[in-house]
Amino acid sequence: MAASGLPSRHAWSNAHDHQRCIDDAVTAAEKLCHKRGTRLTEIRRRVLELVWENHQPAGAYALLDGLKPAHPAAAPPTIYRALEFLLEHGLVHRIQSLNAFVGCADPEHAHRGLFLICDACGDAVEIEDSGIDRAMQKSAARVGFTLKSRTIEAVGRCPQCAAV
Amino acid sequence: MAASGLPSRHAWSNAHDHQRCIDDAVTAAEKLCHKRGTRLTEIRRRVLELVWENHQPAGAYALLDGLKPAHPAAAPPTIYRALEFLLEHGLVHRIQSLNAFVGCADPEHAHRGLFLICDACGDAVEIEDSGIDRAMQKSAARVGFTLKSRTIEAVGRCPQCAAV
DNA sequence: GACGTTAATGATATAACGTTGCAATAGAAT
DNA sequence: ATTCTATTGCAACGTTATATCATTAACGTC
Repeated sequence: MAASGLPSRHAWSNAHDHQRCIDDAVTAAEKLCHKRGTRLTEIRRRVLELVWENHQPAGAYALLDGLKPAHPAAAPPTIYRALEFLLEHGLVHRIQSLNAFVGCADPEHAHRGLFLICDACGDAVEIEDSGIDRAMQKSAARVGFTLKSRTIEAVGRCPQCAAV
Repeated sequence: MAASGLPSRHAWSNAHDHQRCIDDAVTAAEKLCHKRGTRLTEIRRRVLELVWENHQPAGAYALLDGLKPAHPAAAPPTIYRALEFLLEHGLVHRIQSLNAFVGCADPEHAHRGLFLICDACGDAVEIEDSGIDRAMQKSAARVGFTLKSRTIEAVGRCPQCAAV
């Protein structure tokens, strides 16, 4: 699969057409919302698009700036409400260590991703690993702790940046 | 070991005398700084004490308030500089999901802790688990990612709070 | 169509978290 | 004593996140 001409940043997991990627995410979100009887409003849809516009986690105020052209009245609560909704439905993930957000490619399934964040290009990629899950479950059980949710984020170097 | 009379909060891992706990941490820190040729200044020592004063992660501004009586001139940079130093030397950990800090009982050794945060009492406990480390290393290697550092934080219910 | 209900948004303010730059000063080294 | 460096004081700023309350949009019901 040839690397397409993405504008100065790369998605190192598997690169396909970017606009299509966004559209797919939005379409999936629409379906999901319909199924759940919630609404993917203008603002929410736009924020979701913005989050997907690159693989680098986007901060709340960057998203706000992106939203303003179409919604001049947008203010901090606007963005936080939209993000709250998207988070609730698993459409985006929050990167705790960056106070930033990325799109989730698989909102229906397992919210137990693990993020690999490249300290060179800033891209964040979500991967799944049931082994880590099991290990954590075990660790927690050993001390009598009941797990509800978890955050796993790693910083390092992605293959592309490591190669340079 | 009988549970001692801690003031309204509990350390659920293993409870021993609290003041002693703080003193031990400070003594260890002094030794470590001497060994490394750095200085555990008044401010840094005091911040370390404050961090250790309870098991609930302390926010930067809470620490600042605690520092002010002894250092009225203390301002945000004061606390962040002290925390930066303490983090650098592994004397405290940062809880990313809370923007808060906890003391590290074992500054010399492995900074690969995993935090279990109780959503009822707020206590955070650090545990070690080489299994999780291995699983992460493996996961990252599979996609060609070079790991540098990581954050693992779980929210759930501690044994004490679960029992109630 | 009028009404009530619920969810979403607009608007303003402010709390909380974190950073930057520079001048002043205290400690250690010679 | 003098110099050097690390640390601190101070002020302003930037970013992230909530609170509050008024207003409007969407939807079902009669």
